[in-house]
Amino acid sequence: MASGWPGGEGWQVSQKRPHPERGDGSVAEGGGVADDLFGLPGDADDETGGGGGEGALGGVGATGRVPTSSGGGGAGSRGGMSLGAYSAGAGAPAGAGTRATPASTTGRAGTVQARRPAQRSASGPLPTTLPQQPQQQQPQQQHLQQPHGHQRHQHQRHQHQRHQHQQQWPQLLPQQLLEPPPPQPPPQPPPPVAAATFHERLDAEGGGGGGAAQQCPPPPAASLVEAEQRLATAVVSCFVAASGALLDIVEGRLFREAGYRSFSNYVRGSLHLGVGLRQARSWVAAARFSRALPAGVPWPSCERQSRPVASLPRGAGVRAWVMALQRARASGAGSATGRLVAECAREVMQAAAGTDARSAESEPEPESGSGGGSGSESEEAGGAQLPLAPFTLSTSNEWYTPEHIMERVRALFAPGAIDLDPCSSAAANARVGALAYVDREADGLGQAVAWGGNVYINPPFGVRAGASMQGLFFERCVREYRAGRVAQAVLLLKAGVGYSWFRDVLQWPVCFVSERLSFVRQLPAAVGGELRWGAGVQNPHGSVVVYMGPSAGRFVRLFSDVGCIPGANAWAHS
DNA sequence: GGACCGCTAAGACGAATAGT
DNA sequence: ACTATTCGTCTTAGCGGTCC
Repeated sequence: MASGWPGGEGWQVSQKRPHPERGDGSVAEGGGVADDLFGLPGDADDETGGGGGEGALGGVGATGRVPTSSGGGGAGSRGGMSLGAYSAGAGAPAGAGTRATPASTTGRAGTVQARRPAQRSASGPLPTTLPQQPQQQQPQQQHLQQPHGHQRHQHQRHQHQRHQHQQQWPQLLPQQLLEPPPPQPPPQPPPPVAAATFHERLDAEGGGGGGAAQQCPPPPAASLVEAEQRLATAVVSCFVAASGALLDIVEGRLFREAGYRSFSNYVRGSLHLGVGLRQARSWVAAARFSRALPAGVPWPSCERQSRPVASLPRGAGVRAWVMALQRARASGAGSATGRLVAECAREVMQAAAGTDARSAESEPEPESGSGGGSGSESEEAGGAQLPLAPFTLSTSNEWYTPEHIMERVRALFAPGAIDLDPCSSAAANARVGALAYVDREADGLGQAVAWGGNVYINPPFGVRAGASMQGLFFERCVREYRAGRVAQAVLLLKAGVGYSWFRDVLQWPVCFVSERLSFVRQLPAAVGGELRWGAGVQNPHGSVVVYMGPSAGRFVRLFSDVGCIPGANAWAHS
């Protein structure tokens, strides 16, 4: 188990605390270690708040999100909130504080949410434990009706784990998060005795009654110390412990103990978990990212924070995360929102691409072929080298433009030629015939790749740093065209109406291709390696041809028989 | 002080594709 | 067939501003 990871500790604690509230939006603050460890691009002149690295990130921002209480009367919470300490429906007084949400609020969630209430009603109160241990995979009733001696044993174990936890996670205490950078030693958490007293009280009051403890809110905190202790435990234990427990299940293949062959089957078949497959995977990815963080770097405290960086190469993800923390602190926003993290991730990856391309220029010759860029995920987290951002999808995601489209592109550029294809390959360029092309390894989005002349782009699908590759290539093309470096450009994009990046596409002359294009891919060498139409793959997307250049009239003439060109041939009067 | 409104962030999900 | 991964969207909740 990775150092610093509380493992199931927080879980064990949380399961005894049917808190309806949780601290959210906070960042587990690791002090300024991260600031010292990482020199972040673009942040050199940042106002580091005079605090150097020791400052708090602006506080917890404890938004205290309240899990949605099921309108059904407190027996269960909705969706994933029933995980662990999220079993709010049981803890919160009915109708108190939480907005009642009809079980059928979201018909869209039908497949999962429609099944959960039935499961709950059939199996009694919602379990508050994640079956992280084999013996805890039993139904909740058995767990709650364990003999008192067993409970005491568990309680002692909890105490021991809490003690370990406080030693491992001193930086996570909200007291430190909330206070400005103190020169004085951080406030010490309340002694374990206080927490033990609280738990003992819980045990005494609800232990013998099965689920009775979950039906009653915890007794009011007798002191600020006790309240802060509860807050500290809740903040740390909720997301961190839950996601970590899921990761334990994945990496330890613990689901096999319950007879499941895969994690997916396990999640789908374990409705008592209260999480869907999508959520479970997100949390696992988040936990994996967190565990890989260097010591001293605060962990994300919610899935949203880790989502943009969880899929990045390790070093880039860490840099983006730390950058987001710094910016959140500098802006006084307090917590690093998911949006901020996503922005930082994009910046880091763009900077990394540029750095990589420049270094490649200065070096004699990178090893050709096997994608040196994308495979460099083993670099150290704090190292200066960042890997070339890999395309998310594999090389098999190379789909080449149908010839009848290419013919029109060449005619549009005539008497010139296609000067550049910034996302191509040798095989693809055999069809495109661009005078210059940039392959995947060289990365056409990199700053070192100069765009110019007549450009044709058929960007790959997939994402980089949370941003659509289609959108990234389109945005780069717009910049290059407006800067005057690109004379003309034709892009063949997915007709992603509704996508955020697609809104800007509609500002240009476009042709919505009437048919679903059968793209061309290269067959494996075993079957000749030739290019064939379609290869039996149905293109599920519509396509749109975008033109940037002075010859919009010629574009209309050439592409009017291919599809609809709004304003030209697509209106009823035309 | 409460009600109302708009904005923002987060949780959760469906749809889709690629890989195994 | 199953798994892994992505995008974008919907819904909910928190928060701050404004008004009465």
